[in-house]
Amino acid sequence: MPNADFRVRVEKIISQLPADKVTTYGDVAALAGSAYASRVVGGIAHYGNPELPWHRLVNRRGGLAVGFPGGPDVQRQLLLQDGIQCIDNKVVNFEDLRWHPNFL
DNA sequence: CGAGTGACCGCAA
DNA sequence: ATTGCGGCCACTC
Repeated sequence: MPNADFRVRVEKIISQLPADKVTTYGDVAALAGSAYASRVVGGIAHYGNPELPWHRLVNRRGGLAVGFPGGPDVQRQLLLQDGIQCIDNKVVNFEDLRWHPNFL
């Protein structure tokens, strides 16, 4: 029953995400099993465990999530607390800060 | 239980 | 460069 597994995988990946790195919905979705299920990742973020650091998830361009609770400003503040700078709703040095999965 | 929703991604006009 | 559309799949109503 791989239906609920997807959410578990995604949450595990997020929980193992280093504090000083960011990742994309697409990457998480791909690691969880479906490369194009990035929407599901967003959905899980919306309805899933709020304790996980969802603010480290950005879109493919490194931009902040639009539908984030409170708007991109909140996410920018959370990222700043993790030492990640954002300009114009985009992560600075995004390609450099982008998390590289190790457990392939 | 069925249909709709969505914090996205990639490609076609 | 922008706009539009399909697809992915768990979750809510």
